[in-house]
Amino acid sequence: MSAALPPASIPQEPIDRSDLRADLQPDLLQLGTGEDEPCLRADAARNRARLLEAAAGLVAEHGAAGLTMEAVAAAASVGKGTVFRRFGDRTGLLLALLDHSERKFQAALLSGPAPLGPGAPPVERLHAFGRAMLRRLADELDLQLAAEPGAERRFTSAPRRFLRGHVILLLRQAVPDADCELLAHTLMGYLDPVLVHHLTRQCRVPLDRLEDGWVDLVARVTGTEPPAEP
Amino acid sequence: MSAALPPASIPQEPIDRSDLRADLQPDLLQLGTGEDEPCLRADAARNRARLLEAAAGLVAEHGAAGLTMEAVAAAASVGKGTVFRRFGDRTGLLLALLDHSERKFQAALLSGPAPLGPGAPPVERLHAFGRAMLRRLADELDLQLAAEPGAERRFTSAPRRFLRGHVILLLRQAVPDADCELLAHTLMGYLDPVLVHHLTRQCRVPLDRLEDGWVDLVARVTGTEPPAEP
DNA sequence: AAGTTAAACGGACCTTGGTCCGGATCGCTA
DNA sequence: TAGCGATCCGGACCAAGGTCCGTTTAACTT
Repeated sequence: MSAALPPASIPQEPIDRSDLRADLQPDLLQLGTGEDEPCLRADAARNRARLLEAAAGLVAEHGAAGLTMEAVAAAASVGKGTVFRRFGDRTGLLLALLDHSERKFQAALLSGPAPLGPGAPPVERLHAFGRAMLRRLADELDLQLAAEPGAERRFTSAPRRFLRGHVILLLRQAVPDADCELLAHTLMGYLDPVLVHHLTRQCRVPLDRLEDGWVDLVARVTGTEPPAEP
Repeated sequence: MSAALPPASIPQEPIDRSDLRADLQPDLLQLGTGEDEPCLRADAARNRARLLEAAAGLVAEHGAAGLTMEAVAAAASVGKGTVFRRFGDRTGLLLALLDHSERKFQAALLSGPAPLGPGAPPVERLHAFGRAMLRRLADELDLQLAAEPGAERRFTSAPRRFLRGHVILLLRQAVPDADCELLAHTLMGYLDPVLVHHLTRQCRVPLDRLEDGWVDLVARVTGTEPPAEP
């Protein structure tokens, strides 16, 4: 159905991790690292835990949007520099806060039950993926929004790269002769937390409509018939 | 080809313009306002011009990314408060800098020659639209990037709304029984300056491939055959 | 021409993310 | 347990966007 584009893969800009604490990009694909820190000095690990706890508390209290780094530092009885050394920047801290949910979701994709996990046909998995993403975004929306990286890292943060990679894999199976990298960017754009926030919160679009929109989009992009609606 | 979704339009969040200078959102669709300011006091108009000139100079010198509001104020021999009163915020200033190009593009869409302007079938106009957008982004990329609004306004700035509205109109003609608002968001996502920057600058994807990707995407979304490649 | 008022001005001030480096700590080794 | 180097800590410091409010001035009225 499409022009036979060479599915040459897009060279991912080599992220220079030289100046980042291992902590910040636990693993490019977050696989294998059973737990967090491989080796942190005792005091560092203790402070890290206290910071996360303090941050979680402040988020629960004032909302993720109102979280300031100084407040976190103060609440953890720690210097501001410590927060930044550990998490790099504000986004890094928020990302760490989301890490648990993130890993759970990734696990569901990699080894959970079909159709989200392996075992179902790729198009079906795409449908399930989008629906799951939308629902997950609907919860956590505040946090996801606050964790939105600045323009530079919007497409290079570890979680985003993983999710995009997942979509690329499924698309390669579903539409082998398309430019799956670009198509994946398009699909992921639909699942952008900022867009979902805009539509659901500012425009009052019900989540159901977003899910239907996703299913329809996947059907169009893959050239398949949309599944019958229940 | 798609489930018959009710094309109920998405209620655009009523932008409260109460606290914004008319200047900032010259017109929701930027139609009709022959020139800029309807009524600015003489000194205000003079300062506005000086600020834009100064800003343009600084951008040419240090790049759009390095533009600071204080520098602009100083270069125009004006107080910092004046810059903010006139343009609202940094983004507003950058947007004003892009205003000329923006209007030209809008004019081309509304009354220029086909297929960009009216007269061609909608799918063909969509193809032309994306290609033109991509090329325009490729120039101006620095400015477009610097003018990227914060997360809140990413989908509500006047230029974006106009362009999205244009796409919605074309989609309504091309695929009347689809959820065109959501589809338009998807298509516009492909034309996001930040994405284009990521792909072209960070991943070294050639512009041609992006254009091919757009054409293919439009074909898939509208369920049409991709046009023959020259 | 003087008076009046709404608008514009300017720069001090605040906030917050992010940096820096001298000093304190940890954990290892002898 | 004393010594030592690598690691970590902390808070002063910086930059830059954005706000505030007392003062100035353009433009209209009489």
